[in-house]
Amino acid sequence: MNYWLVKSEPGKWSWDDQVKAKTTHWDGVRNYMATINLKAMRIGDDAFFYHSNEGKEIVGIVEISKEFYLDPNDPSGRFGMVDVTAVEKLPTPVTLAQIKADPKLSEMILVKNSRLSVQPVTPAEWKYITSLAGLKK
DNA sequence: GCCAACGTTGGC
DNA sequence: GCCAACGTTGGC
Repeated sequence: MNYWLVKSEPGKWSWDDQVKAKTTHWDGVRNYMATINLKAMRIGDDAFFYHSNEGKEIVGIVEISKEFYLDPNDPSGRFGMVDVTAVEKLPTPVTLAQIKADPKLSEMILVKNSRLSVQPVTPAEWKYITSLAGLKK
């Protein structure tokens, strides 16, 4: 079981959109590092859904419901997508400011490489963030 | 809206 | 294969 964090600009695709659609393709990733992470995802893995630019906070959790497959619209044949399904909304969103201010989360890729759109989260970080968010697990 | 940081492209 | 130029992302 692995944990991840995926980013979306709410103006383009928000958590509410994800909940309405329930399951969607997580496509449009055109970055090598992010693609490596997409390929490492397995069905049943959980991922934080993060709002970039607006909000700048983790708002919900999605589950990987289909593993990596190639994007037929990508002419290079290099990039692809996974399917994700909305699982639950965080009772209290966890903001970027909060994450940056917390020594326990200072090693997160979100802090160190803010531009990577698909990134791994350690089990310790996952557990800690879900507790900050008010989720009991 | 600006701009720093980063990734990618393409010329050599 | 290197690296300068360019484009994009995302925080502020």
